[in-house]
Amino acid sequence: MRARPTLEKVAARAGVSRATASRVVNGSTRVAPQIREAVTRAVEELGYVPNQAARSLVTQRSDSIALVFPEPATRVFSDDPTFAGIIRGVSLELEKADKQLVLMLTDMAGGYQRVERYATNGHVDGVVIASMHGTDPLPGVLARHGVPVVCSGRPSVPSSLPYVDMDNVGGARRAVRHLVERGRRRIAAIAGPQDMIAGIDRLTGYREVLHDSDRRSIIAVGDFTRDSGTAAMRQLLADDPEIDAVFVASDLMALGAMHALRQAGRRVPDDVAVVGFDDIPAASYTEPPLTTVRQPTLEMGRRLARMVLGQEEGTQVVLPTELVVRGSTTP
Amino acid sequence: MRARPTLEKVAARAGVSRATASRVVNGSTRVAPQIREAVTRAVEELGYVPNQAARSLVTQRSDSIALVFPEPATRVFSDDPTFAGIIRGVSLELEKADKQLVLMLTDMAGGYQRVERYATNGHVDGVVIASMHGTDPLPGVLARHGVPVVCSGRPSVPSSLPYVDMDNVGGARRAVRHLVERGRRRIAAIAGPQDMIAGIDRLTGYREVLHDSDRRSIIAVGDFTRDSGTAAMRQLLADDPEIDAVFVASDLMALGAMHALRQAGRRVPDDVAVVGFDDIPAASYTEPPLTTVRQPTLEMGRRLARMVLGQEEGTQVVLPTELVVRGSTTP
DNA sequence: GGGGAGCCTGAGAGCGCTCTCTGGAAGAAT
DNA sequence: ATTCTTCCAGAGAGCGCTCTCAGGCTCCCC
Repeated sequence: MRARPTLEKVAARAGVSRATASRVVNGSTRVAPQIREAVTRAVEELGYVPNQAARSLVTQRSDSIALVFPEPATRVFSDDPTFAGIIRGVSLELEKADKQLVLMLTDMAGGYQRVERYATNGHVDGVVIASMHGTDPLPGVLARHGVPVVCSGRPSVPSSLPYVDMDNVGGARRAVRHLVERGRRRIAAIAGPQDMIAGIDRLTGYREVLHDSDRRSIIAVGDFTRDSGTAAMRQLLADDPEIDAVFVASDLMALGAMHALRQAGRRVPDDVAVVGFDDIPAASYTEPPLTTVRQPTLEMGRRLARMVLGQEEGTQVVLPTELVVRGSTTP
Repeated sequence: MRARPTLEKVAARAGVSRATASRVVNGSTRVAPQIREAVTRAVEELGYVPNQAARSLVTQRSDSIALVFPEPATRVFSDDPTFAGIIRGVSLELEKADKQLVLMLTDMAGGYQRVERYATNGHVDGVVIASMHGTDPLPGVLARHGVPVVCSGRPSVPSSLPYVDMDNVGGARRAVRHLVERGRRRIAAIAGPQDMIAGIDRLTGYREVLHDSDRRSIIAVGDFTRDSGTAAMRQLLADDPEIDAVFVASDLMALGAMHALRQAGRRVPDDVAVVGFDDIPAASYTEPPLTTVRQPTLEMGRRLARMVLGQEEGTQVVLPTELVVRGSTTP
């Protein structure tokens, strides 16, 4: 492990001052060509890489961005590819901008203060919050401290904070409209938690289409887990045995619902059609494969990153979702 | 956005020198109690948090650890909870040590140089590599530069590099022995890629048990994806219709295999028993639920972190795996 | 009572870098 | 020829912190 060369060394080798070497390294145009070249050569010969700490100290920038996942979210990490997509998207975009990605998985309790302190003290140039709960106080706190913040998901209370959201309402509408178009009469819904914007919006989409098509809504609420989907489906069947379709606000719950249907002796899609939401990998492995709504998670990550870097125009972005039709709604 | 207080401010408020304030902040014991308390109070009143850049500049430490995922791995990110577990484990342990987690998703091409430069230039105090390929050159390069490195998974070429591995051989043996104990006679295997240590070891375990129980092995090779599992199962059935059990080197492939079995009209477990490996969430959702081998991914992450921080004794750790018996092997 | 020994505290030197400010050279304008 | 402008390089201050070193104090022992 040889000692790392400093800018001083580079300057000496190139026969210029440290200031000039710095100018070249940072790409200033106001340097004579031959001097620029001499410095560039010295940099390469010495294998010089700027010391980030020293640079941060004077520029007050850290060249890194925090990506914050509330702990509850990380628990479903493994089940939910949304997060993986976001991480990849953010990573891709940060890499392009030569920024570092600092990942913070926090519990709501102590972790939040840690994030807050860390972020408000200039350790990062911005924060991307992958919070699914719209009432999260963290974004507001950070914004008040002047830290650039972007949220994934629209806050449930209207605010001026920048966010990137999926078109949950639109996706739900398309899904339910699909069921209507397939000739289903009695379309139930298994909703997600109503304290999450995704849960609320998806239910809204369902309600709107049902209202437009003069159908009565029949709803059970789950918490996005598979088991809650099973329970909700059982309840729906008990409430109304005539159900011939169900819109489920998450694929995981949809898997549970299909399980309940199978146990109840209903065939999918013949007796009951099922639509999910998320397009998790498992959705294409079920029998029959699950019709669902795909979300552009990678794109979401990219936009989040670009917004927090200030490269994006708008501050409130809604990305389109897409219906993926599979066997659970078509014979 | 108020200006952040500096150590100087804290010292002034506490009526001591900057050096003493620093000592208190860094927990030196050689400070008089009342002075310590005065400084502590000043720190709290001012909401002081040390400037990491300034600290790094003089200590030559960064207090952050890089977690590197080769890009191919991140593609299966969403399917494979192994990575989620590792991330969580690493995060947990780093948080405890007050270190930051810098996540780097890299492609083999340009990304590697980026990681190498970044890590060899003191930006991080250590690197955890979640590489699944044992022949990865990165660990060796970093180690040669004096950067602490730990790999997840044993390198396929023997080396002195520290690693944390799962007991793949042991897990496979237990799985296959379970099939033997259930009275299965003709036990096939769907192996993973033979350029990955996990693929190799799991096959080894299968071979050992089959050899010990005087059975003939019958093997097809997949690439850990679901589709490859389907294809492999079809081939196995074609090769030997008498198969009454199959050990599959990954759950994803096992899902594919079960799909193929169903299509071929074989009942699981009555006609053919199936054991997978990994215990992904979907494994408990199949019908019947999949018997599989669980890996302590969270623990793996923790150990990786502690090893790279130098908190761990051993340098080559193998964690135990556990057979989870479900319906795919028992009626 | 004098001299060590021991323990705290403060002064100050940098860590490596950026950035302002100054100076000097060269070219343009008078 | 003189002054003004323009442009580029260097000097130097400091970002906020840690850590060595030295000084001063107290306490103990002879």
